[in-house]
Amino acid sequence: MKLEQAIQTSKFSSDKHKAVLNILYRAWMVKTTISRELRPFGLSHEQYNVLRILKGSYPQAMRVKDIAIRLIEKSSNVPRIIDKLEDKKLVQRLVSPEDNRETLINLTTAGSKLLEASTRSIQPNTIQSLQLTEKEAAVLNRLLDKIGAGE
Amino acid sequence: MKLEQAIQTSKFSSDKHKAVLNILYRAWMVKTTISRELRPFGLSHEQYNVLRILKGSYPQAMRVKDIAIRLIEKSSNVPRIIDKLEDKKLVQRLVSPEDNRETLINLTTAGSKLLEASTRSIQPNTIQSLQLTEKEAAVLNRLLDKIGAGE
DNA sequence: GCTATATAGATGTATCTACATATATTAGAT
DNA sequence: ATCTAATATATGTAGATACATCTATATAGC
Repeated sequence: MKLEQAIQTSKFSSDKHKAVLNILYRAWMVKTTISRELRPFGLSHEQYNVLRILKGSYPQAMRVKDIAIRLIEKSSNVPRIIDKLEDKKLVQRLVSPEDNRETLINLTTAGSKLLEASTRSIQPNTIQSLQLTEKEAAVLNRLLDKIGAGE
Repeated sequence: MKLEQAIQTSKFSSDKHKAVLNILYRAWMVKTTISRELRPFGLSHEQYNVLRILKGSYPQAMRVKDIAIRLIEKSSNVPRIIDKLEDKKLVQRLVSPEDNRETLINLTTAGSKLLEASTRSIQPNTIQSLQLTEKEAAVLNRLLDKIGAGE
């Protein structure tokens, strides 16, 4: 669906202005799609992302702060996400032997399995539903990477 | 900043996969930038969007449902956003004379002024900071519009 | 060794989001 | 005219977000 239909507007002051709204809209679409897919698994979007990040270093544990910098939404409250995952026995906490301030987090077997199952369910509905060729996706990435060059 | 730096990762299964994360990241950036700019005005991102939508038909009032379809994030709770704006005397509610179920919303003079002031503050930090030419923005919009063709 | 500063993580809180449900009003069917 | 279904908005609630503050531990300077 084109942005114009989605938000019932055709007045944009410029293509740059439209691009800002378009990015916000597509992100919202992707996020809600993923969240709905995750619902049956009892996982929120951010809980799922943390599991994925942990999988990246599995079976090695990760520090909370290293999880935080890998998250897309930097204002996420990682300790609280971990709380939820720990309640569900999907991750384990342990104090770092090197630095007692640090907490190390590791996937449990259950966490690893749930991640796999939920990923299988999400994949077709997000990545693959993008009506783009790999070439187009590459162009899109190049343009998106340019956007924030200022900060 | 490139996505790779932002989330300290370089492993993407494909450009399409990277594109999904990239969109989520850019949207988060834009949203937090705008939210911070709006803070001094006491407006949330969504309150600001509603004011903008109302401005579009000003001085004509709008129905709640017509505001809702113009919002980017469709799960926004419009009546509650209106509550906040009404508390601050930025909008007025009145029952529609044609259909008593409908509520008509209109900007007050204060609302109109605050919108103008806040827009002046936001504009340079969002739209103009996009490091894209209009041509590139047009390409970006074309690709983004293609994405959701499935739904 | 002792105090000041910095860092890691946890916790507190107001607001927002997503979604379910409730209430009021209108339109439609008989 | 009356009952049923649909529509428009409001309200209730669990959980998430953004951000401030607190606690524990570590580092650095003296």
